[in-house]
Amino acid sequence: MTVAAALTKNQSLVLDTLAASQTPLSAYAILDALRPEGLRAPLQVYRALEKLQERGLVHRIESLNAFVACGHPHCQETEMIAFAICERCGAVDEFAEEKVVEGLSLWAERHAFTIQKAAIEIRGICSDCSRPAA
Amino acid sequence: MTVAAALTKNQSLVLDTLAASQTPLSAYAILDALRPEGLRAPLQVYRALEKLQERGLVHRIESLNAFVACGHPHCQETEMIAFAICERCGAVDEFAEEKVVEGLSLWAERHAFTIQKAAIEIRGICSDCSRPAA
DNA sequence: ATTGTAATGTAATACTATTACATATGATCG
DNA sequence: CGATCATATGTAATAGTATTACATTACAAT
Repeated sequence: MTVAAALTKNQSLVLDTLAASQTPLSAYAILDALRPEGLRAPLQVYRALEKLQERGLVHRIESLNAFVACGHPHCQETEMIAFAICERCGAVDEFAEEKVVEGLSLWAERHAFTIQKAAIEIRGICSDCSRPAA
Repeated sequence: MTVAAALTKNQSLVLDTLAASQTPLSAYAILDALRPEGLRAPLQVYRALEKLQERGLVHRIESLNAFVACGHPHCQETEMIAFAICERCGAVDEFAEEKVVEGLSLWAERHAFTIQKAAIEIRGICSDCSRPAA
């Protein structure tokens, strides 16, 4: 019975940086944020991101070339997570919608396509940003 | 009553290049393919791609940073198109699955999120590539 | 102690996209 | 016709994103 290995120093730094951000961060934005902590090269960030993604602790937003800390604890299990990205404030909302998953799975089944992973990203204006100013 | 303007020279070159390809092409791959025709700078390709995307003649695959010619004639109307990308052969299959659209629309409605566009991309192994060799 | 594996550090380079500025082309209208 | 306006083009420079290659370190398991 093995326990998930602890995060390494760089992995923790990167995850903490993402978790503290209200919006997705690019790898280079993360790097800049962590220069004071001693990080110097893009690869240090990319490597940490890769491990964090493997664990489901971080997601990549394909349409932004950026990364977010996972909001939910269950992302190790559930694949096919979707993201709603606000064009105005940059906030990202992560969600799993059964119907979407079913629809994609159905198509895949019918076409004998084996799904390995998915990127489902909707972009638009979030509720906060479309509300009339207070 | 206006008729859609004809494609310009660069737009035609780019669209033809994409249409002739079995797989998505990066902007720079397109550029390289079109150097013999006189194209020299990335911007020439990016500008053509932009116009072609506006018309729904070309789609961008976010998870590949690459572009494909639209397979269907109806893409001007339908938003929320999905792509199945084979990791083995690189082929891209474009489809619209009602259930997926419904699922995303539903979530958006419930969360007062106004969808402007979507990127729906599944990656895996296509039927051709998972079939036992002939 | 040694060996094997994962993580790290660093430099260089490759790949993707945009900004800024100059020029040309073509339609429209006085 | 010539002035004007919008669109398309050409070119250079630069910004932003990601990977390859190689050297080193840390540490667990024999």
